[in-house]
Amino acid sequence: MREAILALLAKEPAHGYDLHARLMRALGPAREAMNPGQVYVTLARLERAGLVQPQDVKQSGRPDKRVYTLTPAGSERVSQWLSDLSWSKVAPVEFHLKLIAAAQTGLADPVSLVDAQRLELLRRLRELQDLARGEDADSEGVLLLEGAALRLQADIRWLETCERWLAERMSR
Amino acid sequence: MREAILALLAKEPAHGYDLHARLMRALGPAREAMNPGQVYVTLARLERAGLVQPQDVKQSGRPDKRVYTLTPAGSERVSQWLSDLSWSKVAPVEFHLKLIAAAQTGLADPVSLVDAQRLELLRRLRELQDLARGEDADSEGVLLLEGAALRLQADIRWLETCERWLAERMSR
DNA sequence: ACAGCCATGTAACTTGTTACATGATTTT
DNA sequence: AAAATCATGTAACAAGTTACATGGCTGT
Repeated sequence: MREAILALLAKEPAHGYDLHARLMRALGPAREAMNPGQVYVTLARLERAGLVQPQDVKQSGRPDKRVYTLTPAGSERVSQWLSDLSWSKVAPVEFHLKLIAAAQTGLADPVSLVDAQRLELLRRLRELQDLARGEDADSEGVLLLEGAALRLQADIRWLETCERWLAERMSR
Repeated sequence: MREAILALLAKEPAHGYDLHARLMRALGPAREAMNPGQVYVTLARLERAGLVQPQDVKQSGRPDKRVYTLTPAGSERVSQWLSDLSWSKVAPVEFHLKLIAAAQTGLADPVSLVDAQRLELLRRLRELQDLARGEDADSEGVLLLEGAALRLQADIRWLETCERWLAERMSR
């Protein structure tokens, strides 16, 4: 969120309402319910950190708005962010823990667990593909959707690995 | 973290130090630096939430320990967690935002961005494969490593999609 | 008159994260 | 005598999340 807002402000100064709308667009159909309040929370925190500066702008015919601009420190932060090669953790840790817990406690059947999860991921994949069909073929949204779809496919293949792993483990 | 600890306690009661050690093992080589302090923070919060119950155990020859057991509410929570099919967000949102920011602001060259990132992900993939070679072939760790590797490969393929997308966009 | 968009926020809570503090016992 | 292992925590801050509150203007 922090970075997303700084990135949008790097293009041009903007106020909260506008940022919220643009974020929804930038995240395309992948946007999970975004609470508008959070934009303002984040802006206030960025201001406290000295990365953005607000300026009240009077408007006639509509409510006044508060336009935020990047400070030099803010621009610096954006540049750093762009050159940062870190990549969010990619291991499917949570399901892995579930699988182990199920196998060790008997609270659930691990095979059914994998099975149910695979059906769910296949459902999501279809959902993504439907969304993609509804998008402008060359909007930014499609690119992100493609990234999500590739990951989902990888996860589905991994679930098949999990199944093989369980089968082998049971046969011993 | 919350769920991970509950899951471990579902197998058997344990104290913080032990949970920390087991977590490191369960996460295998994918464990990022885990601060032991966090286990205790989380346990205290779980206790406040009524999901676990501590009991002090005296030991001779070593420090006393505080053994935590799941309460009925805690067991219930674990069962819910196991049957929950949610899957953490899979879209590579952050890089997508970077790409857009770079393309729109000129603060960085988007093509170099993609290129540098791909090299980095390839490096990580090799790293994972090295780790896998060092693991017991049928330990749980290998399974998780495989999941991480599959996702990384998906991301690398996505970066190639990004490159094609940029190329097309520039030719217009 | 009322729905819907424009516009902004706050209070309260949950999590994650880190740095630091403490001390006993066992092995070298 | 020192280092490693066993064992537990706190204080403080950063960040995400949500529910709620406010109000003006525009079009029907």
